[in-house]
Amino acid sequence: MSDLLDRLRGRGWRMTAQRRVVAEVLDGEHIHLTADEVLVRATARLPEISRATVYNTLGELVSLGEVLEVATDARAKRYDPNAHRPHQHLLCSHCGTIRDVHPTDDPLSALPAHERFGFTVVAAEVTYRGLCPECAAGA
Amino acid sequence: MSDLLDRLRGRGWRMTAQRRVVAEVLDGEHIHLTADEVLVRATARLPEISRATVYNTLGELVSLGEVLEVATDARAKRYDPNAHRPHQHLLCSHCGTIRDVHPTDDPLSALPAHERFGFTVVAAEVTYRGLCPECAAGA
DNA sequence: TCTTACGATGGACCAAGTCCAAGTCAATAC
DNA sequence: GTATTGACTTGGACTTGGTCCATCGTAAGA
Repeated sequence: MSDLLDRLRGRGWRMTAQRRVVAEVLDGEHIHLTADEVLVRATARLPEISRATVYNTLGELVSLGEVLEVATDARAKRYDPNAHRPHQHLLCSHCGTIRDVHPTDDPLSALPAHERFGFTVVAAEVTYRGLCPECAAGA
Repeated sequence: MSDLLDRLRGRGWRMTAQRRVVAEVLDGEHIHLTADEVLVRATARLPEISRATVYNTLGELVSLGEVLEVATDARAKRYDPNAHRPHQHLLCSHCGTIRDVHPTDDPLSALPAHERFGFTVVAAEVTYRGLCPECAAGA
């Protein structure tokens, strides 16, 4: 994740303890935290950090393209640090677990021209829904 | 839409003026209203209808499978009455217009077994994003 | 080390949605 | 047609997720 910190500094981002902690909390694979979860984990490392700062920092990371916003339900947005490899999401409808997945085809190619209504289509987001092994086992 | 009303009555739904109005307001193609928009339109026809009733009725229509919830951004949920024909959504990222579209392939088939992490996958939701003709023209 | 503009803070505020006790009424029974 | 009753509706309080803003603090350049 120091890659990320370096990239941010290179872009003229002013480095503060708060921003570092938020970036660190988001490090990893299959991480999809809500803003509130980020706040809890960040507070564990830096007790004085405020909610507004977490929201500000997440918003900046998103507009810098370093983190993706994921809206799987209409509850809290989730933040996905895996922004540099295109991927989709696989969601357990029972427990809410999210995994990053990589489909074989570009989903864009499945939308024929006559179904595009003249739109300039630039992206396709796919959410696969199902049950994770634990929930399927009736756990 | 009287189809819908008949189906609902057939399922033992108690018919009230409020429920009828909500169902009527949702009638049509490419309809994707928020709960609030439904409330506004329903109020125009039946001024005493309450917000709670609109939410209750929408929730019931969803659990009866007559209406779909669409969460394209993390703002208000939208309600899609076109629940009986499988389809996906095409969204203008500038003005928010939504169209129903019908891709050629089942998006589920693009997810190979080794990317399923043992999940029982039952559905795939696709949101295509782009610019509608009006917004692309710089309007 | 000084300066200063950028960032952090927390508390007020907002929007979407849920909950609940009390009142109302559609549908059935008579 | 009337009575009955349990399902439905109401409005207001409450919750959750998020934004805004005036003020204070501090990273980084001079």
